[in-house]
Amino acid sequence: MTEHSKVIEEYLLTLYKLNRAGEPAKAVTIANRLDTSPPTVHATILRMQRDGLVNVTKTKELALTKEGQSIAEDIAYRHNLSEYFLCNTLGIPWYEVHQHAHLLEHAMTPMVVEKLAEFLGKPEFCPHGTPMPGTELPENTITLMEAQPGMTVEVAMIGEVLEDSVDLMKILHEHKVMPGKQHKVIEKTEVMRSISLESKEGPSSLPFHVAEKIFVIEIPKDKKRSIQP
Amino acid sequence: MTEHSKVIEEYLLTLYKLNRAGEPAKAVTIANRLDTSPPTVHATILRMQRDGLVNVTKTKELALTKEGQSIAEDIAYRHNLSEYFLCNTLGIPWYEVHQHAHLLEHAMTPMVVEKLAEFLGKPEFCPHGTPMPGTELPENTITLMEAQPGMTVEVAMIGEVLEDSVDLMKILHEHKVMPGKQHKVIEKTEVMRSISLESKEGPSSLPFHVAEKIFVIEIPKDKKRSIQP
DNA sequence: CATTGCTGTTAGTATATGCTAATTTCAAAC
DNA sequence: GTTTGAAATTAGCATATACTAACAGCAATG
Repeated sequence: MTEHSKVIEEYLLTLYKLNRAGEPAKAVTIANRLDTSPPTVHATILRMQRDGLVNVTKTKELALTKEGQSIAEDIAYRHNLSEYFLCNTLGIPWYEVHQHAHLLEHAMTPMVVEKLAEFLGKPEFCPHGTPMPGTELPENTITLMEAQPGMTVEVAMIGEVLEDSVDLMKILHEHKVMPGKQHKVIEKTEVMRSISLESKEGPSSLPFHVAEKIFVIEIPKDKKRSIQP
Repeated sequence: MTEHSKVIEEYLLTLYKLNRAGEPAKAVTIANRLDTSPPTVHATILRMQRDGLVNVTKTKELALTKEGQSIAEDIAYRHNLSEYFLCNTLGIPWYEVHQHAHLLEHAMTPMVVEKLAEFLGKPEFCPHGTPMPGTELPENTITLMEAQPGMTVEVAMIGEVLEDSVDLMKILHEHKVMPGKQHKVIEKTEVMRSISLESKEGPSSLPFHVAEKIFVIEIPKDKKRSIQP
């Protein structure tokens, strides 16, 4: 498990996140996510193959090797741990920790990771609700898209793709669409391609493509707001 | 004040430390400190000149420009702040924080620096006693080499060059040669080229080349161990 | 003054990372 | 089945960072 460059770590983490989101891991996707030209991605993936980090299937899907997976989990852990620290210890707003953690995740030695985890009490979720590698979201988690009008749901996780846009995150924050908060689903409008919600803080409306990336848990009527008023 | 690569940041920090230690800043010195070949250093310095970070004098001395100095101070601050955090918050031994901070120093956004400094209470010295840029050691600080037999001294700072050797640092730790600790100077032996000390923890002996890099403050007889028993 | 030796510099390479432009490949759509 | 369009790939290039080998410059030393 040699040390890898920042660039390689980025690619590994991207592949890991695509896997977890159930999205096909192709070279183009990486190119889009990392805002890099396809030829550059191509060349980099060749090096990663050479170094035993990924395999390319006949259908051009990128699959992490055992080693690649292991390193990717490590990076994801460092990322989530950093976010937790920045948010809960330093008090940086949850909607902007991602960008700062993005740098830190590549600069932590194993000892720092260990000691930081201890200091933070071994958290299992980052401030966006993303579980640390090895931890899972509850079984009954659905996306906001799947929630039906009338349901009251508690936000469990803001999908990682959304974290890249601070502007969007800030809006979610303003409407309190954040882990632990409850919202009632009012309606899903096909025409507007958006879902309207209602919470203590007021109404809000989220476009489908955002709702698809927000994970929630249905709260039975009788338990509404018992935990997070 | 554009962002610079890790390599450039390393060079800037090295020049900054050489300046502060009063040592001549030549290309060879960087080559030795960073364990890099002279041609590589040469090429890198050309780029730094091109980018307005250093000037080269007729005597081949490297001088930081205003901008270079400013960035270097920033890096030094991030380094020292990281060390303080790793030592005082995470509990990583003071003698090995340097290597971990070495990575972190290049991965902190201004916001992280600001929030971390607040969280730590704006410390003015790192665990090795190095003052943050803008802070100075007391006027009456001398090197252990300059201390005379019979004097009782309190360690103020372990010179940064020494930090690179964890083995050496560990020995200093075992003999409690660390900031805040008092030692009595027993003798300076020219033949052995070493200085012998005596403290509560027992006797120790330091070679001249190490003693030169340890900064201390003389403690008047009547104040001995009044602060740090 | 000539030699020695450190320092700096040039030449020649190599690798990782990035780009644009052009071409190939292949599956999906007509 | 041929066309079409996205994805992959190749070609050609640029920059930062590294190296070794060879050479130049200059100061200290004999």
